[in-house]
Amino acid sequence: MEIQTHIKTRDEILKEFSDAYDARFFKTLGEPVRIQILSYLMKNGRSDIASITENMPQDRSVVSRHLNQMQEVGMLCCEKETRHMYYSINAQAFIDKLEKFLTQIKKSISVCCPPDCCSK
Amino acid sequence: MEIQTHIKTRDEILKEFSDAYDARFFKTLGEPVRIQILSYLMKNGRSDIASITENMPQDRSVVSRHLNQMQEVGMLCCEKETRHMYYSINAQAFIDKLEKFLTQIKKSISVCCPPDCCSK
DNA sequence: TGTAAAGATGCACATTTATGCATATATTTG
DNA sequence: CAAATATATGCATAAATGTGCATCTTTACA
Repeated sequence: MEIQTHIKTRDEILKEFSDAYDARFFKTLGEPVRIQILSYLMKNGRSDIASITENMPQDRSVVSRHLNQMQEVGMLCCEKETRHMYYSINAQAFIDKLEKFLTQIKKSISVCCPPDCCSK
Repeated sequence: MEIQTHIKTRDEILKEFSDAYDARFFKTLGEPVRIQILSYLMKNGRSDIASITENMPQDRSVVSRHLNQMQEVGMLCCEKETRHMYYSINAQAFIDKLEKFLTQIKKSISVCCPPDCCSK
């Protein structure tokens, strides 16, 4: 059994970085309204759209769309129960995505960056 | 000397989460063009605007603006040398910002979320 | 000293995105 | 079965953002 079969090249490491990057995920994180929704779910747990909307100035349809997007990028999960749509934080997927990106950033910076980079 | 002066309330933890969140930082991360710039700097290290622009379809002025924004949110640092503006990755600040956010997310989810949240 | 090069910035324009209203669908309840 | 409730979706609009061109400033160089 080999100890090491392959040492990664710079390009491979940079490719892994690109692969860990999900533009839509970060775009979703970049909107304060969606962070407000996230905070609400952190505080109140699994909730339906009407409850979440009560604490926000936006229209119900707007919140519905935000929640849908957050679910699509893996931040939330949802379950339909009769006529209610319940959303909750998909903690595992959410944290995994951030951690993987962070890991790749660290690898890329330490392996790929010449010493003069990141000097200051 | 006290072992523990204060146990944090839910609201305090959620506030720390909000404080660790920087919308502009994540918006900046959400644009693929800027990630391309980041990749270039990872591969080539400290570079001036002209060099970075050579590998991109965008106009020099556009790249200049992206770089400026990336510096403003703490991802890059820059140094003017004669007529060249050199940018490099601000590894420490960049990683710190991501790590602090991740830490707060984890705390908020574990302390604030009722068990039914994040169930699936 | 005049010309070229590097970058910053004002401006216009195109694309994306957030928003709200009206309406459609599905489900509950009287 | 009719009315009410919860959500989804088409559509129009407003705001934000990315882009490129023209131009200005600063610095290098012949």
